[in-house]
Amino acid sequence: MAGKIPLSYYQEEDVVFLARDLLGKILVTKIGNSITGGIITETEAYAGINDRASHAYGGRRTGRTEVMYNYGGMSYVYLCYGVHYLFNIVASKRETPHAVLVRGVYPVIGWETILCRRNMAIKSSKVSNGPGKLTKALGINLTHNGLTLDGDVIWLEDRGVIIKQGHILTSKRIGVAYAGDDAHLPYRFNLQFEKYI
DNA sequence: CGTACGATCTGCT
DNA sequence: GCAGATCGTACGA
Repeated sequence: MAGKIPLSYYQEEDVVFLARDLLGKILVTKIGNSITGGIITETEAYAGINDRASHAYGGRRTGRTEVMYNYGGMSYVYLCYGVHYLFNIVASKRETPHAVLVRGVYPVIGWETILCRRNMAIKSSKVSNGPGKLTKALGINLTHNGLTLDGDVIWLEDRGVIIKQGHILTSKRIGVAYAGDDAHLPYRFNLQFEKYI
């Protein structure tokens, strides 16, 4: 597959830079015979043991968070609110538990399959514009935790989409009010994408 | 072992 | 705009 992004890309130590750089990349899944993918439109950075919003804050290391301590370029999928799977990309080096939460994509591959998974009839920018929605749209679940993102199940492609800085909206992260001062960090990045379709 | 709660979405009002 | 769904994880006893 042309343009598949190598693992070295994710081993960037500046997870905030990586979160912003991931905008415009294509997230692709192959589940069975179904290939689906979307352009990444929204991300959040989680900066390891010093970030109170991170699952790895304070060096917390459990069965769930263990994969965050692995090398950059692995998937970290977990269940949120008992209902939704959330997809993260592990960043940086081994033992540095940085991660980027992918919060939204816009479908570019496999619209039919995506709409079917989402139980929707017509194309809409809302089909995968949320962290729980995109995992359902792309067929991602807990069995996809701990995969390397240069494999044949989940990978990212760089199709050379150019992102103008003026099209990126930076803001506070969502749903992390418990994180004290860290809740205000400008670690969320939105591609103002729907405006330009 | 028990319990509180969460990096959310949907449907109903 | 808001409440309910729904269950694994984390942590304290």
